[in-house]
Amino acid sequence: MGTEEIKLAGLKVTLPRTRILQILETNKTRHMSAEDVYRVLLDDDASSIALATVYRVLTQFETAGLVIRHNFEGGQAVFELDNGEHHDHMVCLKSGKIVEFHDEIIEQRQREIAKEHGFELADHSLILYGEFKGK
Amino acid sequence: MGTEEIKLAGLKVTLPRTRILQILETNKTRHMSAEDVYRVLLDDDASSIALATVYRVLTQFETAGLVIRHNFEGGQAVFELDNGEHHDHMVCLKSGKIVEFHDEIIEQRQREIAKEHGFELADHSLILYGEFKGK
DNA sequence: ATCAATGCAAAAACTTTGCACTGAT
DNA sequence: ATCAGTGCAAAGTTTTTGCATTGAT
Repeated sequence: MGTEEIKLAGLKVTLPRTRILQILETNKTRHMSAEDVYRVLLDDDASSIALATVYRVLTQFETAGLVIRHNFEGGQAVFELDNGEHHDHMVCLKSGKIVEFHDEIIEQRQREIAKEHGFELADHSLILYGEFKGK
Repeated sequence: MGTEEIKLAGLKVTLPRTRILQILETNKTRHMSAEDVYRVLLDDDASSIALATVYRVLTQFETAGLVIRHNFEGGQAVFELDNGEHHDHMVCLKSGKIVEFHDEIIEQRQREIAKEHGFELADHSLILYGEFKGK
């Protein structure tokens, strides 16, 4: 389970970290804001973990490469577990539903474009905004 | 000049709006945060236009389709004039330099992917982060 | 004259930080 | 015992809003 990952990240294995990682692993929606995580903590636990701690832990997890932070529209950053498989996102402007996708053609073109501009690509963010229409 | 566009947007032609549009049109860097615009106003003008007004006007311009708001990394939103030609961005993490690009292959793939998911595409955001290397 | 637009200050929303206490090793 | 981790409250940042005044038509 997650305890290992925390240790490998050079962080002490504490209750807040274990719980937050657990929540990220088990929550039905993969993408959660700090507030989302905090709310689950409030509901599930009798324990009291501060919102500030949630932010701190998520930031540490991000630094450690355990989670990825996204800045979608709407102020709040959202976090998701980094499963190692890069992907982009489709965000429904109506429901907030998020679907992940990966397209090698797009990835390839990005690398080419960067190269053409003498740009050393470190990362990228591709988000499609729109609306899921019932099939 | 810009006066027409403001009128067409259904907004009264006022000094703050004229000046802000003018700044967006003439500033050497196309992408400016509200603070950037505000700073130019402070320097150039004896007039005093409030930061709140800059935010209000930029938001109105966005609604009117005159400018586009981007949420790049780093907290502050940046605005650019909408010249009608859609493009994406390369952002240098070192210098902050921004280069625009457009790639029809990527655009096309996005449309296809959206279609495959029953997703009605309204908009998208593609940002490449990295570093420009001397040629 | 009318009603939108603005300045100012206050508030809101999100996130970070200082500090004294707690807890993992 | 030590030093990282945490809770709490306070502060920081960016953006928005309420309200009285100003200004465009």
